[in-house]
Amino acid sequence: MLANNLHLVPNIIDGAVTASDAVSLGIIFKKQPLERATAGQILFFEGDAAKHLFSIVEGNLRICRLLSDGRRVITGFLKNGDVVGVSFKSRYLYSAEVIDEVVFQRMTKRSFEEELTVLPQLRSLVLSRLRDEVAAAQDQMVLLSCKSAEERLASFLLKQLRHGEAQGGPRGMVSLPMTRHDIGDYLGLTTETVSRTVTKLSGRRLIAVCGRNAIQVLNETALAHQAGEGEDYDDLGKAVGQYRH
Amino acid sequence: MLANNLHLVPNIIDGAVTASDAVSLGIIFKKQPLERATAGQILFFEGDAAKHLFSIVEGNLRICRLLSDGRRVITGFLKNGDVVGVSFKSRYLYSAEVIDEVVFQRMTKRSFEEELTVLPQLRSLVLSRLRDEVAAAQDQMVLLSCKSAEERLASFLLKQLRHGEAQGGPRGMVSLPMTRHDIGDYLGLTTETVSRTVTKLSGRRLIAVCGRNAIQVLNETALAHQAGEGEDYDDLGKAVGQYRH
DNA sequence: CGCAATATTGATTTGTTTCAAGTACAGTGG
DNA sequence: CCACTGTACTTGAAACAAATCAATATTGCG
Repeated sequence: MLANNLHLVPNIIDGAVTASDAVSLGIIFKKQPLERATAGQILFFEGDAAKHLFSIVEGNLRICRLLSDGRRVITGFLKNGDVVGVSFKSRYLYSAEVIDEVVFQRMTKRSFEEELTVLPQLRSLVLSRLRDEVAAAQDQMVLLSCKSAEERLASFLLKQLRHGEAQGGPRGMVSLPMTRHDIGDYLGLTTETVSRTVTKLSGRRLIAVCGRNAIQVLNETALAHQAGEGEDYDDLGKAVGQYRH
Repeated sequence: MLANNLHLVPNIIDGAVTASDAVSLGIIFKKQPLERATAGQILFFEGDAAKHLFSIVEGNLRICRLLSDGRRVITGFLKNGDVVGVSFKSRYLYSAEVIDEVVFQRMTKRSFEEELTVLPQLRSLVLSRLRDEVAAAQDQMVLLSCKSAEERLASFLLKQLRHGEAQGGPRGMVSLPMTRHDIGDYLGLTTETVSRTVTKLSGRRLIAVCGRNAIQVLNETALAHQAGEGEDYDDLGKAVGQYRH
């Protein structure tokens, strides 16, 4: 079965462990049957009672939140190896919509919680996973809060690139199964601005467009610079934390 | 994927428990001595090794992330009852700066982790706490991604109002220990825009300014409407999740 | 009181959105 | 195989919200 290519989005922030964490998280689904869903289907709706956790075996989903007037925010994308549901309390925080063709497994929250009481190793995996989610969300808040369109797109492409390469994808190629509109809703931009920004970066030879669903990164260093990846600031003072008496 | 309001703003999403969670979490600090810090001091720096967790007993802090070019994002505010550090892996994700005068307690991550292995109830508190952080971060992403200045400020004031009232503060009054600049960095706006927006809401009699550090909410319903608080969307279809064969 | 920090208000600029065409492309059926 | 159709994407021009630049007002404080 496919369980062996399960692994989680490698999260750079903490060095270490994340990728292997995910393998482990996916593993608790191993007895579950594979299910399928096609483009446009919705695994679960924001606000519904959160009965299940899902493990994505293949394909891509978008994670959406809607405002009452129809505005949509995409708070993330899911792909093979990702597990979704660990962060839900009694209700789903967002909807999960299928982008292409998805193969997935599910398990009830109930049995997940049983596993959790039984397996101590699973507990630390879950903690680690939740901490990664918090960290990733922080990054996204920084992006949405103060980055320009070019910085946002550059950040996004780099993240996708690194994820893809970590998965063993071809070097320098970013796969983009989602539409420009999806990317816009993820980056807090309109479709038009995403399109124009792609054109700009392309004009500066940082990237090259390869059809609708792929972009080649020509100059990763320059792209990283464009993304505003902090060299770093030097700590000019010590934290109160260090002055312990 | 999410980030945080580290403070545990009571999060409405899941009904229940958040405020009391925080109280409970604070309890594990009970043996720790009280420490003090004054305006401008920094409890810990983003990027430093995360050695401690902190429990805020009194006063206010801002939680900041900096970009290399000096742009600042405030991802949350901390106040009495809040515990910060549960979401850190090996490094602090952000800096914590004192706004006014703060009384706090600390405990090493190490001993926190020991407590965690010993106390099963603590484990579910921590999980719950992390899930609230994820939820709060999601909300902030929605705000930053697609709300106008007026909606952002209205959302912020409402959140502060509800938190304050839940803490037993005076009805209708929002306390704002932070500067307009802080509010701007939290909402992804400039100082000037925050100021102008306050003036606008004030002109429409939704709020009344009471000195620098307080605002009275005159019409909570209208303010909630201005905040874009979703009436609700009706689920027009069932999730794939429901169609299980 | 008088200074420095914070906040407000005004005028102008700018990046992004909005509105409006127009183009490329995948899928369908003839 | 190709024309037809609908969707996604790109590009341009105009409108707009918020940022920026600049000045003034208010507040807290030594």
